[in-house]
Amino acid sequence: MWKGFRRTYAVAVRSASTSVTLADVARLAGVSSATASRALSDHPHVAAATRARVLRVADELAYVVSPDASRLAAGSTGRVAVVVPHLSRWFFGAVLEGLEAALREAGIDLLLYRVGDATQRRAFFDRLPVRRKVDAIVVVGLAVEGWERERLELMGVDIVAAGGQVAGHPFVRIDDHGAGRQAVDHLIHLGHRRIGMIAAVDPDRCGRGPEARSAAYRDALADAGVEVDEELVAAVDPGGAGGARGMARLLGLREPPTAVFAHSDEAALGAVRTLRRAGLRVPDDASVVGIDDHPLADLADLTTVGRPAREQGVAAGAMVRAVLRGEEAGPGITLPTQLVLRGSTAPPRGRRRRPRSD
Amino acid sequence: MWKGFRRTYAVAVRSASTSVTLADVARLAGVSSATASRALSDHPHVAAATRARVLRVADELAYVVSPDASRLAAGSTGRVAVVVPHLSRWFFGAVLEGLEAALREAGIDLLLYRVGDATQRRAFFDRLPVRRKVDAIVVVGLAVEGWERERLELMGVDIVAAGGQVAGHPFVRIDDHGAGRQAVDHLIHLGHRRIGMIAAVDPDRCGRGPEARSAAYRDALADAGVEVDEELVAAVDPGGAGGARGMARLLGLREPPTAVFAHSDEAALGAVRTLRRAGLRVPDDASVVGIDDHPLADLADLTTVGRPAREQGVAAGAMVRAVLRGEEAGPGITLPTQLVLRGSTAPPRGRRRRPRSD
DNA sequence: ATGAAAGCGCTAACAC
DNA sequence: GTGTTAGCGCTTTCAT
Repeated sequence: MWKGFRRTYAVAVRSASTSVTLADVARLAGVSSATASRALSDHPHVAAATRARVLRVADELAYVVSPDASRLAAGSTGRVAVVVPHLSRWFFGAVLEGLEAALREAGIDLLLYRVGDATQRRAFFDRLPVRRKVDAIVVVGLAVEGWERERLELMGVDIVAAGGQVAGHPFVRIDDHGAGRQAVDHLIHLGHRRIGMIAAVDPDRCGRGPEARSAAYRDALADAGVEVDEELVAAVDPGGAGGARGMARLLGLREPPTAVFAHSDEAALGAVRTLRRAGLRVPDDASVVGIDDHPLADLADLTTVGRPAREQGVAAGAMVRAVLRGEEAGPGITLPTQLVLRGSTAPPRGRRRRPRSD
Repeated sequence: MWKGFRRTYAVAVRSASTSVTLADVARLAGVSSATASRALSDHPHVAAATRARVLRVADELAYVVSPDASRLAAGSTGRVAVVVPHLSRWFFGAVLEGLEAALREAGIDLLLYRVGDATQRRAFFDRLPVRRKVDAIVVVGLAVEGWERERLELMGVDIVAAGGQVAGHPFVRIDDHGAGRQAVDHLIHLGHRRIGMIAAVDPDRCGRGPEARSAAYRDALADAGVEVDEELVAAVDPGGAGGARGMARLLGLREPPTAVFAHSDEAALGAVRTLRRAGLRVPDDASVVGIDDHPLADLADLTTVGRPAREQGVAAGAMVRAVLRGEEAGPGITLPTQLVLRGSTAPPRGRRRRPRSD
């Protein structure tokens, strides 16, 4: 019972066996493995009949190429690495979801790397565990500069940034400044003048995002002729707890704000909790607006500026496919954000047309 | 300029180059590639001095093995596939985070596969895109049975289930029945008798979870001598919107419940929103308890039953490492859940000691 | 303890 | 069009 036979036999028994090789397919189709390879990978110069036969045999045997062997011989891996700071936060999960969908469609596999804290981050760029494993790297929600960027580029593969930036590489992002303006302008239009900001401060993380949002806050106020009172800016950790603490600080002011712009929905939700606990009502006593349009923002009736998450992932996936095809992906694209009006914002007390009945 | 030299030269230039091969290391260390291989993979029968030398050279050249070539020659991939239904929901993200951490520590890479809807799910089990790519598969939050299970097993690799089940394979889970009891018993202890349930119905998804929680509801009521009123059970889509709708249905009853047990925090939050919109106060007019201990549950002051998420991922990761080492992982482990008391539950109106001041 | 050599499964020149 | 032949970079007997 020679080897080939044993294999074929085994195949017949457990039909989707993992160990069918190209050679098996070739032999049963009566062609050389080279031809089989060509037929399977849609090469030109294969007779239609031959191709059909090979395909049929391959199908019967439930043959799948060994990506490893293929890689070894051909060079490309069919894999892309995704580097994310978080997995349990909605935004990153949603980006990942879009990215996965876009890459899956192209038959590309996703290798996941999380770089949560500074230690992991350092370890990642130091050891570069993705070396020799992927065709491209997608960096999500991370600003990569200097040494880190050099290390990344050392791997010699394509790089795409989603919701962050890596100088010199194609990116997908939102206009953080614009998003901030949409939020603050909304409060201003409602008549608010004493507007606080709960700013996320996450060192070495999302890079330009928070800064742009903060700048937007100042610009919006300036355009409205309102002088910025630095007391009204609370810099806190991102996340709900930070938002709650930031709001507490603002409430401690001699003259608290009548409205608050939070850098994220989570922070905004934290702010709302603090307000409630202080016996204040939203939006009657204070308005709150966030950024993200987190799914739970809807449940919390939070006014916010929606930023596309899944879409950023999909766009990044498309970009990856483009660069892998050897196309230039251009500098990058910026996706639009949109104000989502809900029940957490209203005109300030004095300027309200009529008391809310709720 | 022979090939080897060119390579070595290139290496010297860009020191972490991706194209240093074992042969390069071997040559510079003055040994055969066989010995270099042994030294690098900690084999016995290598002289200490030789090993040290090889390691030093490898380090200088920033050599990393080619996982593909290694796989081809040795058989194992150093990769594990993770199959999840969602990425943007907190629970799944958290499990993934734990899993990633546990596997990363062991130098194992994560290949991500999302099977969101029935179509994707069907496609996944039909095409088995992970074939020949991984050493093991971790199925998260999915009940895999019958045909799907057969397909999965066809791949001939280890299988581990986290927050779901695949008959005959090691699992990590929580006691859903117990969690449900903790939630409902809490309401009963507070004095509630007319208790509603907002049950998640997600066909072909998490399998036994919802059923177990529903059973716990009935058992808890039975033990308390309360007859179950089927009107009080609202079966809805999982998620906040479903919860909101479920609560609306319960409020339409002639005699609405004084407390509600929701299968998830998201559904519970939806229920809270409906109550608020109806002008009812939580917990004054109605108590609400969920399951999960979602990060935002804290911000919403929601009483809930915490179920470990990250921990399930870590445990599943440990299990994978064990089975890959060839150890028996046992039938599986069940992680404890815990009641987290917050402000969304209180005794029913009539039985309250004193009116709440808030 | 180390080296030589035979593949692992596939692709890509290069012949025919 | 199709077959032949080299490898891709590594691990692993089998010698020594």
